[in-house]
Amino acid sequence: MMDKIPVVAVVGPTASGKTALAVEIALKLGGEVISADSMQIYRRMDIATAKPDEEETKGVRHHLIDFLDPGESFSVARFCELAREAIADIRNRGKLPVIAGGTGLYVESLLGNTQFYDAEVDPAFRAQITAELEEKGIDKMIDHIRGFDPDTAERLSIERNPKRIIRAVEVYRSTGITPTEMNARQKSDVSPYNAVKIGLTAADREYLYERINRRVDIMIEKGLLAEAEEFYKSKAGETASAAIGYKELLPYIKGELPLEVCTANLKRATRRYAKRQLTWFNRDKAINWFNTDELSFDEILAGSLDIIKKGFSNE
RNA sequence: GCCUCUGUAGCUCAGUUGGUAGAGCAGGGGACUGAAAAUCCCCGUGUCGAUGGUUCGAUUCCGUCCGGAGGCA
Repeated sequence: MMDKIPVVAVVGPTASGKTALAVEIALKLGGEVISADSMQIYRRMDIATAKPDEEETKGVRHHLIDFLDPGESFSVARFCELAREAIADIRNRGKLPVIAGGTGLYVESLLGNTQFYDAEVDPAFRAQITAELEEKGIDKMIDHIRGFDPDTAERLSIERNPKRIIRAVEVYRSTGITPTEMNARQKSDVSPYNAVKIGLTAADREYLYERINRRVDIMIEKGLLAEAEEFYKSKAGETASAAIGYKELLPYIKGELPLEVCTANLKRATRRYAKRQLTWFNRDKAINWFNTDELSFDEILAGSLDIIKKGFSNE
């Protein structure tokens, strides 16, 4: 068996305490944190994305945070490229990479070693297909896909998910290969990493939701509104525009809805997001879960270190 | 004290000319390969306030009681 790079991954829904645990693990084991978060990559969006500050990072170096302008779009493929470089870099300095992330797709693609096809996404081309979808309708587009990839068409006819329909057409037209074919080629059954996964959740969903509600209130106190107004002053790209936190407050900023209604919507959007994250991570049977409402932080840390030790010992 | 209205899903409320009920929101489950904090799919049994009565049968009609809102004294 060839040598694999040991990495730790701390995953879980928003507000579950991933950052604090990842930092402590890094401190104990001499590591550096790599954020796997599709929004913390952006500069300035500090409050909305709950970006860790100096106090929280405790001097532990963080990678892939705060380096991109909100006007720029991002993608899983780019994330993996950058994260692989960061892991190699950390490894070269004799340190342990600790991935902390709530973006399931990013974590899975990185650790699963997805081999992304070398094809950039052209925003103009995508916009063109989007317009085509609007004009022709979902059914016609699915018929079109059936012409070159019946399996994908079958799946999409149940889902009727516009974004995936657009992507399927985009893949075929820009590369000449079908989505089914591309996915097969990108799949990898060997990973260069030996990953130990720690998951944070709560036995009682209510506990998590209350933490989320409280965190939103704190964000408002910290000045989320001002940050949102700033955000809308400059042009944001499609990735950054999807962030939870600004779009929910927009009706208040425009004077269309009272603040309480907007913050209630923001809390709900965050709760639903947390649930989607749990659905994503629950599928991964390799994750070692800890309930934050039943165990103290120290117990979780000790348990994590134990699992990490075991995970790396028989290498 | 009297009168009126009201009590149905976690919340707001429909509804049943008597055959045990359904929407919205909240919530739950799931999917996920280049936008993923995105996008999409599926899910509604609840002592119809309590208790007596009429009835083959009551959440529905009648009585009483309890809770809530309003009005008159």
